[in-house]
Amino acid sequence: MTVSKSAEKSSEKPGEATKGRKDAPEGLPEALQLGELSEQLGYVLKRAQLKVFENFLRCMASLQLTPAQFSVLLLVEKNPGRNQTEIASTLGILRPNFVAMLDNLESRDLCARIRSTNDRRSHILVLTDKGKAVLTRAKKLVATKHESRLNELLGQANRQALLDMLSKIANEF
Amino acid sequence: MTVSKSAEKSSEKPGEATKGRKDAPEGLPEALQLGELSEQLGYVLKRAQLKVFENFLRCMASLQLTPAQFSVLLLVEKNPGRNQTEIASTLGILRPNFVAMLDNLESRDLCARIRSTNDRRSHILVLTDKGKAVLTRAKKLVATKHESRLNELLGQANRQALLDMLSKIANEF
DNA sequence: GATATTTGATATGGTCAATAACAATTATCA
DNA sequence: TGATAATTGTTATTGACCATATCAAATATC
Repeated sequence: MTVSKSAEKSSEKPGEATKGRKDAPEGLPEALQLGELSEQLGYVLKRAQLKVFENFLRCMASLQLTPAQFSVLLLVEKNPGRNQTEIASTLGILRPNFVAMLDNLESRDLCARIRSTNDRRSHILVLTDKGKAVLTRAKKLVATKHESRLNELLGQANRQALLDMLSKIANEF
Repeated sequence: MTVSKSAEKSSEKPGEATKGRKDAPEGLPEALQLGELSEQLGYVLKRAQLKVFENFLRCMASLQLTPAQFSVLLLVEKNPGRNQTEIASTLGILRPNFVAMLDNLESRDLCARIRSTNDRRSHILVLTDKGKAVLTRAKKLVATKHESRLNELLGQANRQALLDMLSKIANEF
């Protein structure tokens, strides 16, 4: 479906290349017709997702947390004592790609790897005190500046209906 | 929020590293708690989007069309006579990245670049006969195998409500 | 007519997803 | 018990996208 994250700085000047096409009143910047595209689930889903992530990043700018990093912190907090493989696979992250991500979070002292005494192959993941504090602030920012916009936009009831439908798609499609 | 397209081949064996934690009945593969994650808009949105794209690719396997390619064909069909910049920017694709994409579609004889006589800088985009035929088949596949699953899953009314909410997010968030 | 802008294109760098392979450790089981 | 298989974290590497700078040709502007 295509939809990139570009900042859309383009100065919106269509129409020249087809001057006079279909006897247009001349000078009117004819907008493209999306047509069936606006009814395509994937297209609309992708555009919405990009907008949401974009907004998330803005809201979290002060904490420098990406959606992925936020999800890791949330999951580690909710499931203390789990190892890298468990956390990663739950989030759909492949183990190799999770390494650099953890390196980042650990270097910022947000979480820590602890060698398990039960299985010395694995690293138990825990949040540091700073990690807990940052996550607390992050949750507030998300609730206040991010998720709140959904309620403004859709209303509480519709917001929940949307999340339920998306979950259903994510789990059963 | 993280969520990759991995095939999820992992054999689901958590629990060992925290044997005996919280007096578990021993041997039960304790699943991780998603917690607040399942209420995060971005997380659910991303997971749903990945599932939908995945399904789209399966449905279009016989035509070898990606979501992005399908959206280009749809838009070119609906807006014949537009140039690369117009089509690309409408889809949120940056012009440099659109070149290779068009090279691909053109090499498969699905669309063609035509030098505009009005403005010899620009390339007018049109679907070839083969492109039109392929798009027609693609639409049928999408309607039959892809979008239809949404109705099965949500019902017609909810499906439309979902699309409306996603469009609203995409446009107003 | 000189200068600026636009269009398609190339080159390039960054991020993210995916696979293969490896050492250390643990599990399996003959 | 001991040989073999499997698992964990890791590295290396590849490919798909996204983004920026830059360029030549063509056009617009003044």
